[in-house]
Amino acid sequence: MTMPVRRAGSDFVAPARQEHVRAHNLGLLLQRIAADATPVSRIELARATGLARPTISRLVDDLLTGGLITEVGPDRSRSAGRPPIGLTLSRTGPAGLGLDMRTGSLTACIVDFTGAVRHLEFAPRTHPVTAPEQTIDDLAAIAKNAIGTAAAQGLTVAGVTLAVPGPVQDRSRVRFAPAIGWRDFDAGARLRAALGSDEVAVAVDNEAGLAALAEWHASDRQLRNFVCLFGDFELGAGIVLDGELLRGARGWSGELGHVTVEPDGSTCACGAKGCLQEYAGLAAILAAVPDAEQRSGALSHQTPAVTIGVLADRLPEVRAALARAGTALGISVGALINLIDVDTVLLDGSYSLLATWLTDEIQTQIRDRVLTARWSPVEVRAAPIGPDAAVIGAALTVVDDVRRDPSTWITRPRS
Amino acid sequence: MTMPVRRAGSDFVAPARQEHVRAHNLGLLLQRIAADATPVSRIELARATGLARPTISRLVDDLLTGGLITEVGPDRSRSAGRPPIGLTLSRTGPAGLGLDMRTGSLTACIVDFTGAVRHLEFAPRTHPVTAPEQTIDDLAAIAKNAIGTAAAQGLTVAGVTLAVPGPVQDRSRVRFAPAIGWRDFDAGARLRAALGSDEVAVAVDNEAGLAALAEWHASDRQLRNFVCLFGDFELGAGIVLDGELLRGARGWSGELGHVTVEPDGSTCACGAKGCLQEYAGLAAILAAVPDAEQRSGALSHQTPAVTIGVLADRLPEVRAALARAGTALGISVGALINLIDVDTVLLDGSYSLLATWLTDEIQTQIRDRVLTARWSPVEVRAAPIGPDAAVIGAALTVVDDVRRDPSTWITRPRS
DNA sequence: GTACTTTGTTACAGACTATTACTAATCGAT
DNA sequence: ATCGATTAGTAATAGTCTGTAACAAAGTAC
Repeated sequence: MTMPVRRAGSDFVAPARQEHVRAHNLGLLLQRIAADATPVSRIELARATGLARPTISRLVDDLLTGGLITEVGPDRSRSAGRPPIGLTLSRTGPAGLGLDMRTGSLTACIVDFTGAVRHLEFAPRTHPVTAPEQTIDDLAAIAKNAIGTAAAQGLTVAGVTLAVPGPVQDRSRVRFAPAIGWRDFDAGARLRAALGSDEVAVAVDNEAGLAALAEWHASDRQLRNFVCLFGDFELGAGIVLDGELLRGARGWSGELGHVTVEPDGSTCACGAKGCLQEYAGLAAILAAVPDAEQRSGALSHQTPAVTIGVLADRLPEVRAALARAGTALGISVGALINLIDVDTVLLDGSYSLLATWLTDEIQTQIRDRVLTARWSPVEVRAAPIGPDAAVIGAALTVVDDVRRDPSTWITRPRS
Repeated sequence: MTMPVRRAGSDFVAPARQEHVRAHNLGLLLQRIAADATPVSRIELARATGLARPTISRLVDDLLTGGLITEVGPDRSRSAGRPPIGLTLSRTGPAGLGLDMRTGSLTACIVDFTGAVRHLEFAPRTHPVTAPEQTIDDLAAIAKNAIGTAAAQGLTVAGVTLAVPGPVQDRSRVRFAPAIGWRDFDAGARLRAALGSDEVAVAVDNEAGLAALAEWHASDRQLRNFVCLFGDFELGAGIVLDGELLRGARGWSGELGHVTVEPDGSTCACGAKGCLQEYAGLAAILAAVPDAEQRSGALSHQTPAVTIGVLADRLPEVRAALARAGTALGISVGALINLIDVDTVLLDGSYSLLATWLTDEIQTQIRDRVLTARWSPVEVRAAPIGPDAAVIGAALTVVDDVRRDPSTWITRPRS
């Protein structure tokens, strides 16, 4: 049994101290309490974790005084003996704030410590998508407002995470986001400066990975190995292996949209030929919608994915474009599964709204092209959350960090 | 700082006890001692790990009595003060035995605790490649002989690992190996039975991952994120992220050979169309060699890769086939890097012998197709070890397991 | 009300590491 | 050659964890 205590991004492996045992066990308990929807008693925790009952009591005391969990009155409906005291995550524990930008709007989301969404807000854009500084400043204004709203509900925001459609370095610098034209922009630094306060931790991350985190929580952490396809005009994949987000060497894994489907296909915005983006990106599918339809009436106020969904029922050329997209997605996701071996594919973001027209084609390609698919089938389905998954996931990262290592949040009083 | 104590393949997260602190620190020390080629003193370990000097002394005592490390006489060439006592890995510590099968031969390899290859043996095949039972029995005979050879050198073999060209379940059952026609055969069980003894741990693993492990050791664990292309008639990829082999949900990641290159390409042995295998597999390249050359003379006794290498200098059609292979490899590896983000590509196995004709094409495709390649270049080069990497890696897994968690090997006497 | 049963806590022992003070072994100047 | 300076390694003891065993608390069943 190993105990790798690593600092991310460094080959420095830290020594273990006794306090790390406690830190680990605190996290273990908290994860366990979070896992069950119903309150858990100390003795159930002891049985589930294998720790001794007195140890559980001591750890639980720390979590209680730290405000991370709450006792719920004794449950009297048992058979004999002293009734157990239930423990649940505290609704007033540290909350997370997620930020997100879409083609038409800026989004903020507040999630409390139980993982429940307490606030979800859409603000219209006042600047073009291609203006990074102004966009971040607007987001910071929304964030400040959201933090106020949270305070009014008795919540303390412990951190802010911004979702971005492209690879992010060191959870701060946006390297390249073709869909919005950002290139090498330190969104984290700008956001930190705009927020002013040093109270909250600021992070920036790829939206697909964040969406995967949200869907993982939505599944009550039952999904352990899956890939989450997220995006609208930029397609990315959030890969979760053994309950852990796969970040890659430098943090920019999951660029599914730029996997080659046809080596000699059309040229993508990234410069390469035949990227998945060119077949399954929202822009590629929209290109099949006749101009007359695009300009006409009520649909133009909907998001592109909804427009496509409505038109697919009516126009065969839209259905054909969706079939092409599905095939291309299937080929690329097949490559991903051959390489990384996950057992579930979630269609998220805009693709969750188009799942009806996509799943069959993707399923077929996977069945044909994945070596191991014949004896271990891969499940393909729409993600339960959908387009809001990235903001929610962004907010959840904050909560998740505290849950994984509560010792950083709890400042235990010395006796 | 988290301390994830997990059992692989299960969502059970174990509680931490004090003994795990020691186990972790023992591993930490051993890794540190292994990292430096020159002997390390206790005080250097203290500085490097951050542990207190007395703690180091106690841990080192355990490693010494466990026979994992050795003291080398004081180094007198220092300036002032008591000279430090050097510590190195013990050459007589637990050794590993690797087994491997190739088209023409069966291979065994013994590696001592320092990672040095002490024995490498090639035996001709006496049965067709497609006969799993006989092949395993032959390998067991070779293994027994090798264990004897090791004993004669004063080495104790702690475990045996068999390298297999295909996905392996639970480190024992071969699910599907197209190149040799094996399907759903529990090689681990057969090998355990044939070896008789319960003394040695038996494991079966994918050859590409094992090769990656060997190359990782050969780089003195300097490579932290890379992919290792390995194979001859079956191509696989061993993916290492942050110094850890990526195994995937069920253990069968890295099936690069069956990633789609041309959606409508020729049909592969696996049933799919346009697999990389069909362009870059050794069989595909060999198909370009004229029949006359294949039958003629001295070359036929060489391995296929050597044959191709020799003919490439003479025949343009062979060079063309290699160029095609390189392009296809570049496209597939590009997909891998877009998805997983590694910074180095090693051409191993047969491909290490053909690197001269492949690297440029692969490099070009990666530069064109990987989104992040423009600001963070990917290195492509021949792997230092080559075709023997899988057997050596197989033997190294045994040593590596003990090195990562020496506490299981050391049975510390109670005071 | 008494016995029984189950939950949670207190008191003390065992297993670690850190701190502090010590011993060991060498160099260099006198 | 001897004494100090310097560096390496080791006891002795304290602090921080968890585990074990005994105990207190709070119910049900009769």
